[in-house]
Amino acid sequence: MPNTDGAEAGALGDDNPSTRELIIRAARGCFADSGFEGTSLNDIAAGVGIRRPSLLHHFPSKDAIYGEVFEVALSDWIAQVERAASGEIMNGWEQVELVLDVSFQFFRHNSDFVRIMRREAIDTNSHLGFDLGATIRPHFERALDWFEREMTAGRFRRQDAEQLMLTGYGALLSYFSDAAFLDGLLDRDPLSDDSLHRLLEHTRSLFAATLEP
Amino acid sequence: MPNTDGAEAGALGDDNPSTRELIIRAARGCFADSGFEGTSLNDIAAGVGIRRPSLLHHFPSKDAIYGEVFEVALSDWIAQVERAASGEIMNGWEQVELVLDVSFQFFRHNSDFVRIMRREAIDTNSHLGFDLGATIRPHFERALDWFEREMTAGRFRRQDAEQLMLTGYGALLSYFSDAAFLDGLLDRDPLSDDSLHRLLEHTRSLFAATLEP
DNA sequence: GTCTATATAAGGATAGAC
DNA sequence: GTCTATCCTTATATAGAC
Repeated sequence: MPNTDGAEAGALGDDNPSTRELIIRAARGCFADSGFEGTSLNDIAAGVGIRRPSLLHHFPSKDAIYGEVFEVALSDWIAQVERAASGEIMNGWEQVELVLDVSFQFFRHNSDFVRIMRREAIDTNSHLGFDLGATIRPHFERALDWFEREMTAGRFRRQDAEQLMLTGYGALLSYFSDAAFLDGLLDRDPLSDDSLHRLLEHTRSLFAATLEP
Repeated sequence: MPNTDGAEAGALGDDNPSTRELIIRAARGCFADSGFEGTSLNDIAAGVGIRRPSLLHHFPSKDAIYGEVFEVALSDWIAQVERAASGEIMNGWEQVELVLDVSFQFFRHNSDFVRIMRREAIDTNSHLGFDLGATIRPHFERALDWFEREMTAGRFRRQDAEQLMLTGYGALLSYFSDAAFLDGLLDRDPLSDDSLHRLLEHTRSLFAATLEP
């Protein structure tokens, strides 16, 4: 007996998205643009093309929609970075470049998530049921241990790797989360191919200058 | 005829603050913690110790309170940085260190403003009547011109100064705006004296390594 | 699964007493 | 200058028809 939905229906990037998936997509844009309190169920419903009460047929509450939006994007991000970081066949610098590239591309193509994550990082009272920093912490510490081993092995110059990671991610996340601000600050489109290439090259050379022995 | 209020009454840091000033202080904390939409007039009024309608005797609307909170802090920041940047008696590197120190200390002691500014930078629809990026732009370009002159004079290595400033400020602003997130991520208090010293030293050495000829 | 209608609460702002 | 009482709007969520 054929299942018209299919087991994978609703996944991100689906070409024949379920209503549930359409809600997630519309909600992601709204939450990124206006934050949790600044987004009403009417806004999301309008983005989907249905009425407000219909949303709550698919999700029990606004919080539930928000939670799903966040968790889907967060697990996507973690999965991609972990995947890039686990192919430890390469030498130290190639590994750094790969993770940097993967993170960069993810942020570029998921800038809505970047802005939502930023809002969560700023808020004192998170709308999620968990501590974002504590969730990322094991991955962060694993990366830290890896840097420590590379430095001990002499493949990297000894550095404050923790601060370097905070600086690198802070700079990248800021660029994408604050793109609207940069659009007013700079005399160029911050999201043009040229600008993004320039950002990636600068970040790469920053890591290189800091780490090369 | 003595004036019990004094011409300067209500200025930030006042020891005998007016109600208007108390409102600004309470509002600044609320807007930083919860954002514009996440803050109700009840929240602010509770912080002052008065009732909601009493707020609107001092300010015409919630937007007016928000605008005043933001403009006071923004002009404070610009004034301090411009003051540090205009004493051009020093050589290039001392100038960079001074502006970096002044910015760092300002962010440290005005982390509420940093979080509000970040929220404004993220939001597509600002609650202010002006473009934050465009407002800062002349100061940003002045700094850029200065870097250009220093590099041309050979006192700095030739660099992508624009990206360097974006990275530096992005990293600093992120650290302070996301302190709550860092508290969960790191195995230490991100706002302890030690942590802040470590951050400043790292940022300083990052600029030094990038700029020294 | 989507709709209209409705319950209920909260928010911003105003009127007017003190 | 602060208060209570009130108006109006918007928001989340539910009930029940189709």
